[in-house]
Amino acid sequence: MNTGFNPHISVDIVVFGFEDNIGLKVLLISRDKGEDNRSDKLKLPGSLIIMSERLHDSAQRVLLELTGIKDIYLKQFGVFDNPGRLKNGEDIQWLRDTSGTNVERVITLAYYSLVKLYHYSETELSKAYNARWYNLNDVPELIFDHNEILAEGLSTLRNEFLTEPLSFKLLPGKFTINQLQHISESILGFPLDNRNFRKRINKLEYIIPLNEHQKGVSHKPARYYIFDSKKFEIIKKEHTGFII
Amino acid sequence: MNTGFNPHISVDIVVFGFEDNIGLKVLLISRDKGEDNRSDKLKLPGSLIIMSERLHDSAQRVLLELTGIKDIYLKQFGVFDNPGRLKNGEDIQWLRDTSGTNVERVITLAYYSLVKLYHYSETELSKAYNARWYNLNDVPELIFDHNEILAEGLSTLRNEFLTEPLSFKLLPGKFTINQLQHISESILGFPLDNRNFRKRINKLEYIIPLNEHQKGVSHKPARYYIFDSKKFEIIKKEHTGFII
DNA sequence: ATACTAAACGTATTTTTTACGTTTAGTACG
DNA sequence: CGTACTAAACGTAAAAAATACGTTTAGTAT
Repeated sequence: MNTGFNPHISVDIVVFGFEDNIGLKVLLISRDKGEDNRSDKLKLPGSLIIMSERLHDSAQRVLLELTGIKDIYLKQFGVFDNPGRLKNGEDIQWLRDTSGTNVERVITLAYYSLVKLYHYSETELSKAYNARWYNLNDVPELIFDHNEILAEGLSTLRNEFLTEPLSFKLLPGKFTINQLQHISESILGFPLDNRNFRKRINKLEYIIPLNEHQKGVSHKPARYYIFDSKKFEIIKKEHTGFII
Repeated sequence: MNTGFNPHISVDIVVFGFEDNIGLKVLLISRDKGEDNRSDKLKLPGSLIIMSERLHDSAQRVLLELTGIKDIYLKQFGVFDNPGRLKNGEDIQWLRDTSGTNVERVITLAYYSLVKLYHYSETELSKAYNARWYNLNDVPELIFDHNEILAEGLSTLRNEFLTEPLSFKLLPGKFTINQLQHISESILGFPLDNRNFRKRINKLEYIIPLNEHQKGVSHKPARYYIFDSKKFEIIKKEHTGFII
């Protein structure tokens, strides 16, 4: 069994987090190790896969190494296979150097990931690669086709958000209805009516109100809710949508 | 530029067709060339990619070579990467022999495809590989993990069918409302009320009634309709669904 | 005690979805 | 030529879901 890198296949991960009152954030790392090398080009977390490694494991490995993030939601959403995608000569040379592999053409399997951002404050993220959270509007030019991958990841997130209960992967276990609304708004990109939103949520049997409220806030304290994933799965099986 | 096969990456395609009064069919080929070698194992159309080839092009190439099918709808839906997926020793040997490549681990990019079946009657399909349409219920054991790929392709089709106008890729340009309903039913797997179905369809501005009817049928002749894809795209942009 | 803040709530209207049975336009055949 | 047959075409009432919209409440701060 060969344990070197596979010179043809990589994974890249678009890691999303959500910060209340700010919105969606994405995790980027510096291409090069080094203390404050902030002039370095930025990239998505990713790596060539190891020869016998599964793609999902490879993505987990990368996230663990580069960010300490473990056991998180990962969804494969695309393949980027343009033979010219490693265009920039300098970028290619970097990849050859860091992988120790004579890379020519690499296809990458793209994943997106949702994490509870408050678990991974910057101080805990790997200093070695200057992993940092960026607002979606503040993302600079990235190496290779990583801007494109990020854009498609966002677009996939927006689509899958419409049919999958993804909010809860970004929120703490206990959350308020307004937090849920803010996530929905920032992913969808338009505002929602609060009264109707509450009604909608209250009808969902898998979002369960607790007898527990915010403390120490200088306004009426909000009730906390939890998401019951088992109930969701059961209910999901009973329904079948139909559009065309 | 290397034009040999990439020993790590392949494509496989689940080609669906629809036959009225029968249902969905899938295109399978014999593993080995040869006249009536019907005892051969069956497989999905697929191939290792050529070194510098794009995945989509590779899928098109395979379909053209094996079936004469050209310029069709192809949607990438998954990656199959289990290092043990080429389990059977005999199957691996076959792959090594036919590709002339010392294959060890291959990940495959899976596509599904929708074709107007009546365009590709069996006589036109490549005899060399015994390409044949199979009812979904009659699919035998296939090589490698191709049964699994087929199952996931079907599941993807069912999901995407709910939000994309896929029926029209399986139907002739001019179709009747009942044909449309039959496709819907056979993909969804449950019956629909004809009156409500008609109402629903008649409300869709991108499904356009013609002043043209069936001829020579021994019952009230049905009106033909066409799908206006441009109108569909315009209307799609104006709407945004929202579920959770 | 008063001011401030975000949370929580209800009703009327419109739109969409569902359930359900009869008539119609043609061909086949005696 | 008329009767039988077949699938196509159609409409209405009831139920459910989605929308629009303004006021009261529970706490903290001063």
